[in-house]
Amino acid sequence: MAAGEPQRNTKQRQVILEELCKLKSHPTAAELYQVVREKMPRISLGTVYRNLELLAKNRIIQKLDTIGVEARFDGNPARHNHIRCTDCGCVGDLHDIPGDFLDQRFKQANGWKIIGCRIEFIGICPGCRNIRQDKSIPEADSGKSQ
Amino acid sequence: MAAGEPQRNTKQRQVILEELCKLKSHPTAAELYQVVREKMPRISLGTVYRNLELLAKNRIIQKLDTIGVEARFDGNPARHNHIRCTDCGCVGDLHDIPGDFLDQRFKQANGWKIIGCRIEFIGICPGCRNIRQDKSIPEADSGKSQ
DNA sequence: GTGTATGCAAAGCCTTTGCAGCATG
DNA sequence: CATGCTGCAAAGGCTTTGCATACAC
Repeated sequence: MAAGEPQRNTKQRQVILEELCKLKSHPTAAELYQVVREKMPRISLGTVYRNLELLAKNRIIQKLDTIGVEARFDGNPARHNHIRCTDCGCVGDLHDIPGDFLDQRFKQANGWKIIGCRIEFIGICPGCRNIRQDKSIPEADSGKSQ
Repeated sequence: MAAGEPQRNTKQRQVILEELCKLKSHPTAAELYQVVREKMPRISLGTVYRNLELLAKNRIIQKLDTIGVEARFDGNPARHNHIRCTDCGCVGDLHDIPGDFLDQRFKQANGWKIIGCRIEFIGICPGCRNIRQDKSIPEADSGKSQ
């Protein structure tokens, strides 16, 4: 298959894309597999991986391969930033980052040609904030992740 | 072993830390294992993993677990940003990011409590820039990674 | 009908872990 | 000399891949 445009409009590919776009949770391949199986019980995990990879190559979806250990996928191919919860590991969106936050003086650094950047914010999601509040755990720093 | 301070100063731990600090390449565990084996042929990969994990927990080194697929390690525990080459996958340092680049209005977003962020710059390293120049490949966008 | 995509299962990686023996403090 | 650490090897978890079959075009 390699790169290139998707060749055929298979039912599997449709359902995978459809369910991914419906989800707001930036699921892992395995999570999406579970959801897709409800509509298509005989689909295989390998097919999910193959299609996610292909869709990402064609910029129809986005592969968040630098956030966390398992790859996560986003139905929105537009470049936006993400925030990961240090407590539960879930991933949220952050759209309103100013386009010029990256100062021009970093466009060139140590001989590298900078062509872009991705920010991973680290924080605590609303759900886990509630849990912490219930248990009176401070929010300052979870101690996890670097 | 869990977290906690390192308990004993083993030869293995010394050599692992020493070689990691010598390297500027942010090696993966396997790469560091190769280097360490030259000084200590009978060391096992498991020991390298265990020590890297322990040293990272004690903030003596830094685990770059969000950059790329394999975890990479940095002998410098100070928080600084990294840049990954889209061509060869190598990782470099970026120290001079302004501390206040993160605008205050992002400190709270959608109910999340933001406690930090890590930036992964994407670019082309000096070596690969030369290769591209030799082959007359433009630097605009490699097409890889998102 | 042709060739891509699928389902299934096995294999590939990276990483973690169990265990018995070793060596540090 | 007690026990944390090591080496070894096996297992775990995620992802990729080989192969025969099915299906989109």
